[in-house]
This record gives sequence, structure tokens and C-alpha cells, in this order.
Amino acid sequence: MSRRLAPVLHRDDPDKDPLVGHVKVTRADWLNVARGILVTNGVSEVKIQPIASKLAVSRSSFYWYFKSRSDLLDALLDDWEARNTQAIQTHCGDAAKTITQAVCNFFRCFVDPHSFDQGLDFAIREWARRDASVKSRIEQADKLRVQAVTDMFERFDYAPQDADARARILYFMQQGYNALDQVEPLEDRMDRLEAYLLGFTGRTPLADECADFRAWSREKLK
Amino acid sequence: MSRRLAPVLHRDDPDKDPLVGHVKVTRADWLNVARGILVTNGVSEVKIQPIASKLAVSRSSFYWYFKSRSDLLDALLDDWEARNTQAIQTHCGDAAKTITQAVCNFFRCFVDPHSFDQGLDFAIREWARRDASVKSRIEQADKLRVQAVTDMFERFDYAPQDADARARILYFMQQGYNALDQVEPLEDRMDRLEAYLLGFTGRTPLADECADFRAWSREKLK
DNA sequence: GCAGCATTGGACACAAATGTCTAGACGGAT
DNA sequence: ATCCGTCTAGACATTTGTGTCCAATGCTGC
Repeated sequence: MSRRLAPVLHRDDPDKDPLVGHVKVTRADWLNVARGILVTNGVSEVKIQPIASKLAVSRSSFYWYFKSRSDLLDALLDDWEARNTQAIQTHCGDAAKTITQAVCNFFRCFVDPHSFDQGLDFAIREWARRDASVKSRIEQADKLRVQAVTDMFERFDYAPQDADARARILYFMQQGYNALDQVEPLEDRMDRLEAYLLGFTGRTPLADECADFRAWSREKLK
Repeated sequence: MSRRLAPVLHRDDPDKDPLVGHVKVTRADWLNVARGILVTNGVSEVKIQPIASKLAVSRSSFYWYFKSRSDLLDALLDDWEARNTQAIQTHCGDAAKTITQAVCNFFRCFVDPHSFDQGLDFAIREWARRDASVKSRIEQADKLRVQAVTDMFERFDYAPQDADARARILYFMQQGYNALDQVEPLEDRMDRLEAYLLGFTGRTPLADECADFRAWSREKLK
């Protein structure tokens, strides 16, 4: 499964409908480039002029797609929320026969780079430190995410308080890991899988459940 | 010991020599205000014009004290290095009869806001993510700091490898804690002191050592 | 007292960013 | 065929930042 990386720009992607007329870029193109800059350089560097250069398009045409710079920033926030919070909610709701499988489903979010975007989440957290309105949105998102994880535990007969505590440990540990930018090699992480699962769930994982997750992860990151 | 907070500006501080003539600010004033902005708003917001406004001084007089904006940023880095790395080196070298006391000395850095500046350290780390030259300076600083902690363990007869591992655990845990912006209330932290000390040193702490540290911390933060 | 130094402020030049207005180019609907 | 809606580019105005030059001001030492 070694697929080609999708191009950043719509016009460079043969899978997408060709742009008609003198249309050069889409609203999504502006957003994608902006998100890239947000992740690698922080919100302060998300500027219209440089993005226009990257798109090889005139700066003024930005205003066709967005009302203003802050409109773009708002769109980035909406996009982040839909992308990341939904990824967690979806994965936590995925079918599972045991809590172990369910926790593995949760992990899939973070293993699959097309699901939860960790760099984006970190960039938003950094932004939130300096902007109260962003801060309140991320707090809201954390609540929804922890709730999704809590619900997951409750589906497997954990008492409400236990489910809540376990959800927090699982979610906040994952976020801390991300914040510290610790990139444990895949094999190291896999070696610790049984111990992690036992710690998070309090129940002994089955061998085939672990094997399934290991196989899926290796395939995904190949 | 409830002392008055020292004013930010030299001219507002009666303890300092009064400024003569039409001198309004000092180089240190520029640096202090710049550091404040660096910590609360990030390096991208460290701008000459806003700082000049805060100092109520003309923008052009900045150039008497600094060659350019990047000269100011360099000075901030030098200041950070002297301040924080030295704080750790000094505290690790402080006299101690046991490793437990020595680790408590290390903790003092982080309890006393006049010693190691955690906000500043975080701001520099954030800056380093986006600037390779800053990154290399912080890596160098981490090395020196871990070395200071390692030396501390070695003074108490830990084998070199053990000292190195314990130094890393102690230092990186402290940094992680800081990065996650987890501000555990003082009392909670104090309750865990014995457990922390045992974990970090592998040796059982004495009751009076813990009591001394608790008393000092409470006094310091009063 | 006055020469010189240290410090400040104002004028100027310039770059990079945001945002507005308008003309033009292109394709699709009628 | 033409008109209309969609997108783009360029000109203009404004703001905010950097950096240079020079004149003015007030101590300090002689």
C-alpha cells in the first residue's frame, strides 16, 4: 500500500475535477497552505501575502474566498475541530468486542496520520496560550473528546467514576506525549503494548487483539 | 517575608541609583520588558515599537542600546542562558549531606521564582522549534544541565550509568511537567514529596530532610 | 563656564502586511 | 451570441514595523 502523496494544490491533483476557466485555486487550497504554515511556523506567520505567493496567485484574490485574515483563522479553527475532535469521536465509537479492542481503536487515531493531526493539535494549543477565545474552544474540544472516551469505557461496564478517570488518563497521557514531542520508535511502542493496555483498561489483553493491532499499525506506517 | 515586588523599570525602583540627566531607561529595562513579552506572547511579538511605547521612550533611542532587533534577541538568549542554566548548575552544586538533600536543592530552583524561570524556559523552547540556531543553543544548555545533575548524583556514589539515567529522569520529568503547564497545588506536591524522592534517588528519605524542604518551600511561596 | 559625552526625539526612507475598488477574462445559461 | 456570475490582477490607501541621520538637551570634568 505505497500510495502517492496527494499534491497540496487542487490544480496539481489529477484525481480531482480540473479547474475550469481561469480559476487557479480553491478555498481549500488557501486553507491547506495556511494550515501547513500554522503547524510549522505558528499562527503569527499565517499571513495572506506569503500564502498568495506559494499559491502563485494574486493577494487580492484571497478576498474572494475569505472576508479577512481573521475569517481565515476562524476557518482554520473550524477545520481543526471537525478534523481532530471528530477523529476521536469516530474512533471511540467504532465497533469493538472488548475494551482492549476499543482502546486499540482509540490508538488508531494517533497512529494513522490521516486521522488525528497531532502537529495541528499542538499548534492550536500553542495559539490558545495567547488567545482567550481559542483557549475556550480547545477546552470545549477537550471536554467533548474526554466525553467520547468516557462513553467508550462505559460501554464496557466501567462504573461512571472509573470510566471518567480512565478516560482522562488515556487522553491526557496521549496529549502530554504529543506536547513533549517525544517520538518513540514504532517498535518500542509496540513492545510496550500489552503493558499499556493492561494499565489503561485494568484488564488483561488477549494475544490476538494485540496481534491485530500490531499488524494494522505496521501496515499503516509502511 | 512579604516583600514588595520590585518595579519593572529602573526609574520606578527607589532601591536603585536614580537616573541622571535626561536618561529615562537603561539597557536592562529594554531587556526586561522584552523578556516579559517573549514569555507571554512569544518571540514574534518582541518588537521595538511596542516596547518603546511601554517604556514611554522614543523608538529610535532603542538603537543607542542595541544594534538591531536581532541584537536584542541575541541578548535575550544570553540572558536566558546565564539565568536558567546557571540556576541549575548552582543549585546542583550546593552543599548537601545526602542525595536526598541534593535533590531537594535541585527542586528549590523550580520552587523559587527568582531562580529558574520556567515561563522563560518554555518560551525559548517554543522559539527553538522554529529557529535552528536557537535549537542548537537549547540542546547545548540541556546537555550542560543534565551534566550538572549527573555530577550531583555521582558525588553521592552512584555508578556513572546510574547517575546519568537518574539525572535524565529528574531533569526531563521536570521539563515535561513545565511543558504541559501542569500547576499542581503546592500542598499536593508536598504530599507526594517522599514518594518522589524515593523514586528519584532510590534511597529512603529521612523525615527531617523532608520537613526542612517543606518548611523552606512554604516560606518561599508565602 | 564650557567642551564633550551620553542619551533622547523627530524626520525620513523603506519594507511588508492588510484591506478596498475596479476592470477584465472566462465559461455557462438562455 | 450575449449576458451574467465567478474568479483574478493591479492600483491605491493605510498601518505597523525596521533602521538611519541629525539636532537638541543636560550632566561631567576640566
